[in-house]
Amino acid sequence: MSKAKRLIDILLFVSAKKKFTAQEIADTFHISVRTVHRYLLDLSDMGLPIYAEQGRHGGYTVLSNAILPPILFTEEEAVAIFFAFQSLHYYRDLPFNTEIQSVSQKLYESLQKEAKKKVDTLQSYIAFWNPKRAITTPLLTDVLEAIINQSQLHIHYESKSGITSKHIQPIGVYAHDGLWYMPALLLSSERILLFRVDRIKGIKVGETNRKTTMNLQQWLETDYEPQQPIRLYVELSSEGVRQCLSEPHLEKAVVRHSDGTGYIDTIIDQHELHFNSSLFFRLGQHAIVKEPQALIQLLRQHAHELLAIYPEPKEPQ
Amino acid sequence: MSKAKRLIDILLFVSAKKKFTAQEIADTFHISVRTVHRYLLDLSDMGLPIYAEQGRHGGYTVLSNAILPPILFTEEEAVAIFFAFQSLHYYRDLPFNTEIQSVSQKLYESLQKEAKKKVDTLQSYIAFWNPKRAITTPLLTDVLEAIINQSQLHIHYESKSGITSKHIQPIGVYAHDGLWYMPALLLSSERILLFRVDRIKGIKVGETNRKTTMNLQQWLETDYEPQQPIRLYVELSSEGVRQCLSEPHLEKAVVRHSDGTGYIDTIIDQHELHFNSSLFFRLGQHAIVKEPQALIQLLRQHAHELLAIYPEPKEPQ
DNA sequence: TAAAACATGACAACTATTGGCATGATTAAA
DNA sequence: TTTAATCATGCCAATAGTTGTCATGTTTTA
Repeated sequence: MSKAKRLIDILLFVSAKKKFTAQEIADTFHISVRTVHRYLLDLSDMGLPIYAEQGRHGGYTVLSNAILPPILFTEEEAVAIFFAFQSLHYYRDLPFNTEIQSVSQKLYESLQKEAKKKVDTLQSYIAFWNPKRAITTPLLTDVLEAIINQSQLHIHYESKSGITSKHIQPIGVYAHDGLWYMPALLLSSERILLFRVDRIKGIKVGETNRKTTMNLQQWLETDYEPQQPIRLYVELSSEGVRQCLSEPHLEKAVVRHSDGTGYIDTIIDQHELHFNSSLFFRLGQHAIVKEPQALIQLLRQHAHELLAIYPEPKEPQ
Repeated sequence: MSKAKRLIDILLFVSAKKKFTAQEIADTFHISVRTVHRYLLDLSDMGLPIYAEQGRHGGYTVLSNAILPPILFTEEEAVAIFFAFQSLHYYRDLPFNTEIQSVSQKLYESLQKEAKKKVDTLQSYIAFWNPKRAITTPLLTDVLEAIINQSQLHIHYESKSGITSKHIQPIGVYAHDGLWYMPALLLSSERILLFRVDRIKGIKVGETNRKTTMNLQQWLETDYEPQQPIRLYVELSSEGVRQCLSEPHLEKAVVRHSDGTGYIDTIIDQHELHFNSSLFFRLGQHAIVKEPQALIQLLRQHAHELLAIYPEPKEPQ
């Protein structure tokens, strides 16, 4: 076997083992101890952070984490990695920050001048924006770790009714619009609730109970069966069509006439009425709600409420 | 110099040069032609996609793109790359798809069993969700490319008033909430407009005119000077505080009293009034607008409009 | 003090690499 | 058709690099 191959084998072996003596390596690879010393010197020269302790019970220790065998990337692949990193830019409190730094550095250094420029351009002209809120999520890393380990959690959670304690089994965690959400099984009641990770004020890791509920993908893709289904029928002007197509929860239900106008005809849950009323208030005459009556009444009621809050000025302007 | 180092040097040289003869390499690296043949055989064995054309004017050709020198990653760094890739999952029409595939494969294969499991878990339990709209952005890759090359563009753009042609200098492109936006300098009027990339129906690349306007970061970070500034003053219940803190454009202006209630006191642009009215409609009595009168009037007017659209039923229910 | 480890040097035996030369095959231009 | 330029491969001697053994240190701990 060539020296290079054997060096890599030893590199992988020692980086996995972290602590070892020269004799062990010699036995494992059937080479002499003298050669092991020479090899370790080579690896050290190649940048492996390794140090030796002298004396009885001494030995070598590798400082870095497990190392992968050398990988050849094309320039385009490197650029793709930078592109992906760019998408994390507008998040706060993410894990892997140091790793992303070190990967970026390693890649950038080995790029040629032209490709470096390409990466620079990409970073200046492409962004994955999300609201860079003042809100921090200091416990995000802990939550992620717990989820990867499938641990149960005891959390202190801030909700409308103040801070409460909950014992949960997280289903996963996802980012949306700059905030992190965690659907989790409430162990006291076997119901699934959605938590905002930034509102978790304290966390205690419990046992790793591989209670298989659903996974995150399933949860996200669930089309919730409306528990109190109700028909939503709305006539839209062409502007109404345009706007409703930009509403994720409605876009699938929009039907377009050839003249640009259209309508919505779908089944929603009673609970969503309130949320929708806000949209149709904004759209005004661009969206005429025909059904359900409850929604119409909600709009009307809201309108009355507003008029009560903001009464007509006594003297006309 | 060791053989390994020289092989890497040659690897980089030939992958950059793409087409070359053995003699060239021999001259460049001061080695014999015979050795060059042997080296190229080695590289070919190592997976470099290289082929030779026989005969006069023959030579070697490297098929792949430029290749980076072998890089050593730690396991954690590999996981970080997967984490970053995960963030692209809920986008459509992204560039670099093939590269992301190939990088993932290379990395995954070289991971050890335990780390593979970690990556699997990460992919099942962590998501960067955004509305996976039915909307496609087929021209995204072209737009990105044009932007990286700093090209001017002629586009066909679909707006409220139908499809129009525009000659623009893009400033950059960013994703927000699952859609891609492109601020660009309108060359006919020197104004900056914001385009939605999915509404671009056609594209023609113009000259590469490095007309330095602002870059994307600057554009995104610009706090627009309100052109028609107007004071916004709103009293909030504690629920109102909670909700307004989740509104990116207002959160910075929310002031909280010790009892949980609070208020907003800031300067906004006249143009944002309409947008805000939707929010304050929704909040109802949780947010009492005190200023400006224009907003109050807008809310009232909207309320009247709604009542006109949805008249009281003749017979009380 | 002895044992267990790393560190380093010298040297001979061994192995791999290299360059030179020869031979062949393929291709395109003269 | 011939010739020149190119890749492909084999052989071999010269050179360079690697390895194992032995020797000699040093450091640390039981």
